Amino acid sequence: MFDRCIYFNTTALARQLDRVWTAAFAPFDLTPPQGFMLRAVLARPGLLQSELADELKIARATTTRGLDGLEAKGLIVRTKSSGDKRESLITPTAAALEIKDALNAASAAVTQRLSGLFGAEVFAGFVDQAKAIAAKLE
Amino acid sequence: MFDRCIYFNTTALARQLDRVWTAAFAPFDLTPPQGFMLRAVLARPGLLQSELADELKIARATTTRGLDGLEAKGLIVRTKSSGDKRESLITPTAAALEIKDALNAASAAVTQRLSGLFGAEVFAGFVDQAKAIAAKLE
DNA sequence: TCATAATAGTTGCATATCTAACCACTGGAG
DNA sequence: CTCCAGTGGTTAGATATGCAACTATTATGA
Repeated sequence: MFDRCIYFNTTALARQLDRVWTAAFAPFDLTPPQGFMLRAVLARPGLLQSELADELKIARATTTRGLDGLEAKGLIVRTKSSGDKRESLITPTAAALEIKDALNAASAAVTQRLSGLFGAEVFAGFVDQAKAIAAKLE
Repeated sequence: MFDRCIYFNTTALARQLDRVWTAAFAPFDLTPPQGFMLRAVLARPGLLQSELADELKIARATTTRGLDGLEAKGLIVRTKSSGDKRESLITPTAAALEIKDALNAASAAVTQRLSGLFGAEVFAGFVDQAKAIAAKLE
């Protein structure tokens, strides 16, 4: 019915991809948003919370809640910046470091599988276009 | 950081598109999911609730909640099927019919604008690919 | 015919997301 | 130095979404 609508088809695809990554991250007891947030923290320990929000392209408020969840699971810690007392530095805990490689591998495996399913070129082209369109909308 | 990830880039794009359609539907006091649900009901009055869920590619439970909202706004009515008493037929109210054309036009205008922004071919190609990828994931 | 399986819709619970409003702190402009 | 604007983070309130479990109804099959 909304065959030609970018909104409809993109959000529908996003929901389906969410299911795929939900399965991939289930062994770690992490939802996709939690998994990606943790991966970002693991990739760049010591990030400011606002930088994390930028990196993940989510609102600052959403970052607060996401980190609350990871903190409750003992996967990250917030440290008040010694300089600017408003800022929080986010660092992964030992428990997070332990699953780092497996988590990244799980995500890479899904990417690999989908890339094969659609054809590597089509897959990469689609992702590039999604990025390009998002950039133009900013 | 997740430059090559279809999950990350698709969900991020979906959030941005949500903002665009939020603005487009704001004059009607409808959110994007509400607007699309109403458009589906307007396009095919008398649809069963489960058919509506399929059409919109959302869970039945989500359809229930969405229709609750539209019903509260006086835009749709549920009628128990005379045959199978489990079923509900969804029909738009007169108030909904009044905004039908303007609502469709508002969405078409956004589509038009974005299509121009990215180039009509790129735009259509992207939407087709999103649909094709979603179909393969089913 | 009657027990059981399947289906339509709802409800409960959990998560993610946003905007707006707020607090605490920082940094300039007078 | 002081006030005021800006910034980092949090909180409040709203919406959307899913899965799982439930109710009511219908269909099947022994």
